[in-house]
Amino acid sequence: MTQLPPAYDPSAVEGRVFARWADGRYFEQPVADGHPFTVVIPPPNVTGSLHMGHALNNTIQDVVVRRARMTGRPTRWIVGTDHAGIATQNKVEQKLAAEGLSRHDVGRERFVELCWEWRREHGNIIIEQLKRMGCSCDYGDEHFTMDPGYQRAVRTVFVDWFEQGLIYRGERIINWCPRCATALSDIEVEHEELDGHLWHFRYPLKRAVGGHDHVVVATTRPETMLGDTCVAVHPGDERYTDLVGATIVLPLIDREIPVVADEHVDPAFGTGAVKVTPAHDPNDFEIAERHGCEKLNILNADATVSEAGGRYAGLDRYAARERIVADMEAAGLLAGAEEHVHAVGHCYRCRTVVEPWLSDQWFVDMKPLAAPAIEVVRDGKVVFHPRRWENVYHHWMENIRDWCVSRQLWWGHQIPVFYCDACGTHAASMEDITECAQCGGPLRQDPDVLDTWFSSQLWPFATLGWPDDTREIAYFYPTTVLSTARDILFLWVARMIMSGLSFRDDIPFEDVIIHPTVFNAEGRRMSKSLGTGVDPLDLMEHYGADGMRFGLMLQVTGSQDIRFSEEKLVSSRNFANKIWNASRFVLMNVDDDYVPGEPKVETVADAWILSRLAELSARVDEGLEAYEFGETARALYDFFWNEFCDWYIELAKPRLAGGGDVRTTVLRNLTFVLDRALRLLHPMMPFVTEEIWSRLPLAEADRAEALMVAAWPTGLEAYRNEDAERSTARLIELAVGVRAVRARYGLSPKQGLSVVFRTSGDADNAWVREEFGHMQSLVRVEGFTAGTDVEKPPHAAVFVAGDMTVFVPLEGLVDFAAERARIGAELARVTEELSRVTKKLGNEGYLTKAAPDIIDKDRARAEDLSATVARLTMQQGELLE
RNA sequence: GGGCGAUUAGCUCAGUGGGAGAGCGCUUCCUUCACACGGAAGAAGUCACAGGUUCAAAUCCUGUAUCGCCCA
Repeated sequence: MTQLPPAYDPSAVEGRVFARWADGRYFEQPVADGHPFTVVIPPPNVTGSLHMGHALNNTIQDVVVRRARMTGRPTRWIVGTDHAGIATQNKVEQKLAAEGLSRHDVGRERFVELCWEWRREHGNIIIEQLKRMGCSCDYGDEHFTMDPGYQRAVRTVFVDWFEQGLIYRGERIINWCPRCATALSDIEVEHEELDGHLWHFRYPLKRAVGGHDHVVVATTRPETMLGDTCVAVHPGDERYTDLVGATIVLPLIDREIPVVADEHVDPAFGTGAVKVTPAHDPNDFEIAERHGCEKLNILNADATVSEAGGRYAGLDRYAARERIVADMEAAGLLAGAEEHVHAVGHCYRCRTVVEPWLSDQWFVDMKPLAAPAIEVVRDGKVVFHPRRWENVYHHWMENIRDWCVSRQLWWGHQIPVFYCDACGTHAASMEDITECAQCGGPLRQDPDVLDTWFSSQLWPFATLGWPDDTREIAYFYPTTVLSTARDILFLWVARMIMSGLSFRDDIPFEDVIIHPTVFNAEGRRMSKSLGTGVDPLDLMEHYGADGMRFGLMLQVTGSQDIRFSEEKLVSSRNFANKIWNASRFVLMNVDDDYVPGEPKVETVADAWILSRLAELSARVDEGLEAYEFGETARALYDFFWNEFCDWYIELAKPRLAGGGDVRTTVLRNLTFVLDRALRLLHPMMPFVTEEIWSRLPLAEADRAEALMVAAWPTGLEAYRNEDAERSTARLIELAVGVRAVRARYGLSPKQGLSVVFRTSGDADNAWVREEFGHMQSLVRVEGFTAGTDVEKPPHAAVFVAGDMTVFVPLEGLVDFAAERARIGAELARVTEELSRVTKKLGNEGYLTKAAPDIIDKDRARAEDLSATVARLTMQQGELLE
């Protein structure tokens, strides 16, 4: 006899169980034989702590990984963090700011040291939180995108692409975050619709042309006028034909600029004339390139107006905006202002409004890299789940733009390009070099670092030792599954596919799971700064790691977002407790002299539960292979609670009480079903299942060091048994019927009852005799009569179950009027249903075109319904007597 | 402007061609020796709207409305 506490207490179990896994070294997977199953974790930001997105994504990965491990595939889940250039630098700068210092005060070298220090102190938080969740990563093989080996991988990639001409330097409009003081790539900018104004400015012409003495232009960013170097109109726009080639005197700063004709101007927008600010707008930049206009940068790095802005120099961009509007108005040149909603770019790290800014940066030429990456998805070598994300991927890849990879930061992979100021050459190099190969002059390294994503894109192979030709990479690459949130589809997933193909000549992973985004209960994005988030650690505190995991899995459907429901976690915590108590019941019945053994079918209930288990096993396999976590979780829940606990355990109780061989057989069956169910539940609820499983008295063949490394259930298909399923369905129907009678008449569960069955033949009579024992234990009935022509007992409640009528004699207790009314209502319902089916069966189109099995099913249903109608009708009559 | 998703019970959501489901909440009853984080019995829905396809539509198609996300 094993004694378990009467309630599952996760806090008493989780730490101990995790330690047992770690001690057993079950997380580790060296190079082995057989087809490996590899997963790389999307490396969390080293400055981060666990949020709901991580909780969901890592539960998904752990479910997939644990199942793979149990199926016997050599399974490795690679873990680590990325160095998060901007975020880490921000953290360290904040720390310095508290001492009144900037990074420039301490210098680059010291600052990088401080970043490493910061990482040593805080960088491990999220990894520890993954352990708390039970994630079965290989923690002994942790990676960081700034590890020495990883740095070599990044440098190899840069130098290789540089030498292929895929990396180039150029003066372009980039997205500048004035707060982070760095460039951002296009996809690191988040657009948000904001209310603003569209100002109309009157730009005077130097000399009137064709009756015009001015042109009206519209802008949402008035301050950029300081950098205007031309005004463009559409060449076909008849309103302005005369003006092309004319000269405008830019107000406020009196600079003369030309009017040019350019195909890309939309004549329908605004006045059809656009002011062109080449240094502060990507479209304007292109117009200027085409017409050879000057590119005048009028903003400093901190978004104040530069010297080029004349008397506005030094003003913040928004102060300048106000002043310029006021000055234009004062000059009588403000032609109007309208309310205008426009999309404004914000820095994805700090939410500051980014400034399109002309700057010299490093870019990756993406088109050649994208082409093969498009192909592997189109050919189904890489498959997205759900599939619809492939369209999103293709759309982006087919319209891909060059990637700005340089960042004006100090924390990160410094760009390995060395400049010779003496001869004006530059070169990329794997080694740090100090002397120019051309002229022997001194070299200086490019001060910028690479975009963090430039290093993250190498994760699936750099974590396996690349660029060295390791056994690990030969064995574990390509990885099997990547699970991630949709917002890094472009930032990360697409780039991993491109770099994997470029350097390994192979896809980085076969399946990509794009999981739903977790929103809060109000449907708002969870955000720490807005206080709309939920902390997974708090959730685990309240519901246990298993409760949180299972609750999340229940919510994962094909939908693109989840409105987070804490109620699901409540049910899941309760479910963990249910599993605990069902197991507790089984274990407390195991006697000291119990001998484990194979399951054996002795009763219909035995055959039934094994058949249902076979069904569950198939559904879990199908569900997890298709990455359908919600449906799988529901199947597990329903089986365990509604079939195993509600019916099989209840049916087993009297047999256990009997003792002897019967007791042993029942215990073996209970243990067998529990064992297989725990195995199937383990990937989603690893802690409670592991804890219980270690106590199960199993036959030798079923034992293992731990559930985590025990065999995944197979071969249950042989237990399928349709007869047992039908028979048990009928038993359940009868039990529910009798219980309903009890509830209807307010009878105490203790009150003894007898039951009279009016059956339709000998087979049913025999069935009733056979199954009456089961009935007794389920609904506490004492005796029964069964026959085809039994009389309705006086004062009896009655219900109909298919072709059987059941009377429950209730001496003096029955309210006949109520009983008649109830039967009348049921009769109406059944009659209506019957007439629907009958009508359908009379439809010739249906009979000729519907699938035969559907028709058979409907015929059987019609028969069943008409038997029920007949019996209910007879009952109504009998109740009048 | 283009694309994607959602709209089913009071709430959160499953169900993707053939008898409308779950969890929570609600009503009534039960502390019976696994579990009150429990058990039993109930009530509760024009499956957003309008057309269409089909023998048959919550499910497929078209359109509309509302909400959300992404891209430009």
